[in-house]
Amino acid sequence: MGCQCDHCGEARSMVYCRSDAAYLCLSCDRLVHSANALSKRHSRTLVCDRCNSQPAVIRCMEEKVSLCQNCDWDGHNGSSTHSRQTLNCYSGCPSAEELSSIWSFMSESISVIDSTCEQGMGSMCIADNRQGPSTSNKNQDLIVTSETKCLQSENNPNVWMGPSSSRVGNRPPNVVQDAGPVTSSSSKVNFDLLLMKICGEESSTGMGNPAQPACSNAASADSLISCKTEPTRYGRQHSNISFSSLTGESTAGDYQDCGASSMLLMAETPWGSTGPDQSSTPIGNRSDAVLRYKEKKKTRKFDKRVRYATRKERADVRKRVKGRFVKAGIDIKIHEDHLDSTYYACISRTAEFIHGYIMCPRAKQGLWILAKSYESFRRVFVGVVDGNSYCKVSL
DNA sequence: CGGAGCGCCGAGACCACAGCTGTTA
DNA sequence: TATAACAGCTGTGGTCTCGGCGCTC
Repeated sequence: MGCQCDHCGEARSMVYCRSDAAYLCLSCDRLVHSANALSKRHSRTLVCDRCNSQPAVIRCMEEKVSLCQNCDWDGHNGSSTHSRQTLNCYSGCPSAEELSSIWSFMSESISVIDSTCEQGMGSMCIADNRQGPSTSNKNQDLIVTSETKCLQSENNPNVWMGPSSSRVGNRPPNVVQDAGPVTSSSSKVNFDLLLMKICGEESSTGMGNPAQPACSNAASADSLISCKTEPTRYGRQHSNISFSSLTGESTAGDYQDCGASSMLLMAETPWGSTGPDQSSTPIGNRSDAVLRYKEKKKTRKFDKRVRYATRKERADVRKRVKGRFVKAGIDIKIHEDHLDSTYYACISRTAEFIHGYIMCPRAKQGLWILAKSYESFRRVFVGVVDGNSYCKVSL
């Protein structure tokens, strides 16, 4: 998985787009994500050169490979002195130069990839020079976010010589491999992924696409609750890895759910504001926060789980009057093809045709209908045939 | 300041019925 | 002991009802 480009199917995939759940070569990446403004927002990252399935977060400058955290750990065993560069995810339609500016090794990679890309857009560097964003609007077209700040050293934010003291013996769980921007709305799904990763449930629920990167924004309330009592195999609790990824979109409701004091949540601190936009109108911010909290609370679904999907399907289509279920109208389907010159009708899904009779197996619904001819059938149900082989009667 | 009236909101009830579960023959 | 038949229970969603709460007069 992840070797061939999902779009052209020919070139080797280099980029993983989480929004599209697609592995793309660089040409197709640019082609696909230049389609419209929405697609430009998709956050992409390089694919691990070793497993070809996880988003790469580290570039080993010595081996010249991009690695996910698992492969980085396996390959370097947490003790390598290889020079490594953290990999940022990006969005927009970066040109080859811009990619090179993001990833210094990219220039050499592009030259290799160019020979394999056969799409109409061809190599990125050619098309980019002509159509790429100008320097004036470069920032609008290219957004680069760093998701691996925890691995960056202070002196050089992009290169670090592992292992750091805090990292030795603390293998980063693979669940922190995230390549996308954090949104609070997706936290539940992310938590499911998190659980699958932890418990080793690979695709038992259909969501276990191993290629789907788990998300670091598992710092949602759900994940926090779960992580309280579930230490990892490396002796750290998951809350350590995810708590730092709380974003500005998190609202008071999130915190309340995880048991934190609501005093913290309203961004009210007795010693003053902590953020730049809290200095002007703290009361307004509070009311805004309350409004956001209420709005989110209104739209939230409290772990409503449907245990029986079949019952839900039936309930969805069942007739109601003022919200209450009502007895289903007797819909009779007249089969105009006859059997031994006997017309018959089907009543309900469970009806059976037995020796020229229509029989409903349940006694409460039991109806026997016999018509020796279509005319006699119509006499039984006077004026109910609508001419389209369906009729509705009240018995 | 306390009570009445009003609106808003959340919890629970209600409905039919397929399917499950437990009991009995 | 195994099987079939039967009765009772469960759960499903949209709407309504009711009680609690806050606000205004």
